[in-house]
Amino acid sequence: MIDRTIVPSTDRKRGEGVKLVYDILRDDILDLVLPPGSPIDEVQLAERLSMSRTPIREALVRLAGEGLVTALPNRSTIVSNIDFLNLHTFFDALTLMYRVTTRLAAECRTEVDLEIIRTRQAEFTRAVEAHDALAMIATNRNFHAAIAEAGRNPYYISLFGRLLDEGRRILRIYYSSFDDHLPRRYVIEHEDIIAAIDARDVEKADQLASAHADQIVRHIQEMIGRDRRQRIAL
Amino acid sequence: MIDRTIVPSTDRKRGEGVKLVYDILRDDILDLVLPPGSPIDEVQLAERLSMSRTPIREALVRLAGEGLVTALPNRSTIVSNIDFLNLHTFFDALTLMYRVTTRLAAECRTEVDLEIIRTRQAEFTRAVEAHDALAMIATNRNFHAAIAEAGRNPYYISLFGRLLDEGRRILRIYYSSFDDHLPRRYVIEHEDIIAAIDARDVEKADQLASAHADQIVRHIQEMIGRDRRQRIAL
DNA sequence: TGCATTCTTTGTGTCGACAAATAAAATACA
DNA sequence: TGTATTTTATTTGTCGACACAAAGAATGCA
Repeated sequence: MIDRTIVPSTDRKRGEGVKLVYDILRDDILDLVLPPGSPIDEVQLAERLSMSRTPIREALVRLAGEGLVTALPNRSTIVSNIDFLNLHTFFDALTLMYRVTTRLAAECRTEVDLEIIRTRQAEFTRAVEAHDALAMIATNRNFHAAIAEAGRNPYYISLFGRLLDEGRRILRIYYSSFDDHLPRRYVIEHEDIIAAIDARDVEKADQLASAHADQIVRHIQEMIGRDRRQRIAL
Repeated sequence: MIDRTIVPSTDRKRGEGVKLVYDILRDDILDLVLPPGSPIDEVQLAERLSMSRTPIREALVRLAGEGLVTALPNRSTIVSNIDFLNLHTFFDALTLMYRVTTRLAAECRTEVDLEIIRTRQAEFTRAVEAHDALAMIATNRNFHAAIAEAGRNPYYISLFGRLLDEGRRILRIYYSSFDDHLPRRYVIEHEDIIAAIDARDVEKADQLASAHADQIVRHIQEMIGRDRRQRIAL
């Protein structure tokens, strides 16, 4: 395993310890450096980061709240499994959040929002051109998160964030199978979505987000299973 | 303040302490026994429940993850405020979750699910007949949570639960203004929703849930402000 | 009297240590 | 030899204590 979590220098400011552990664990979980089912040893982590178990436990509790780890009582907490049997619930929720957040963005976006969204899209495009699958996954996530932010509904932002994270884990499993033409299609679809948001065309934004979601879901399902999403006629 | 959190007997089983604190705080927050902005003193709580600060901190971290409390760095954590300025985001998400969960319930419900839903509805009816506003708020929440459970989408269940909790706090503020005819209307609307779920009529369930949500939102807005929800044409 | 500075108080953030619980290893028994 | 029981080991859950940070009180100075 890549040991990019070497003991960082001592003397940390009060309150930064938790965030440090949280960020490290979160990244390792989402990048599958810590694959689902991996046990997380508190003492070991504490030693590696040269801190006590208290801040580590707090980070673990927070991660458990987001569903990224599962705490087994009196036994080591493990990285949460990906529930492949119920992936349709994930696809269903993801599609709905794609649509709702894009709609809201078309409704409320400011010029500043648009600028941020375009920046994220530029980063995504760069990752596609560089054929960097991992960067593509991460920048794609940030692009849609930025759209959600423009929609300004904290409930959707939070759920969508969780779903995008889970998607990052799932995509990470199949990142090697990313071929060229699909990502390029995504770039174009992103541009269309931006245009609809810019034009404040809510229905068009909805329709594009819906198609984009279908695209992604189909993409993932090509690699795994059958589409069992709820079909909502809009 | 009502001191219903008197020191419960000592010798607790290992691991039950956190759940105890969590449940007490959660209930007190949702019932507004602890109003928004109330500081939560860890030491004081620890003494009252005769336990150390560690399990209390864990409970607070979990509550913070759900947005029920806000942790101010190096200062006492406080009960989260209700964002009245952005209530429309709450109404928007609540309406969407009403619809989506009811749709899914109509699609996937088993006989056991229906039985549980009917039990919750009976409890709600009883609360209405007893003119017990607090019980009405709680049982109404449980009724809709049961429908979400029948839909079996963990993402919706979790977001909806959060929204219903927040709704419980908001309703609690105005519980004195609950008159007789509105709750009775709710009872009937609930019965209709159950019938649609029973008949597996997805579109009907959606339509009824939508109307029910509108009803509740209007009800709350009569007491506060103007409806600014996103209007999604279905 | 008004403002800046120092001191005190209050309460969190972190630590090291102990005890309970579970899993694994070792032992006893049929 | 296979199963049940005891022992050991590992790892969590909880505790009490200390140190740091911020808010408020007290003091000094103009």
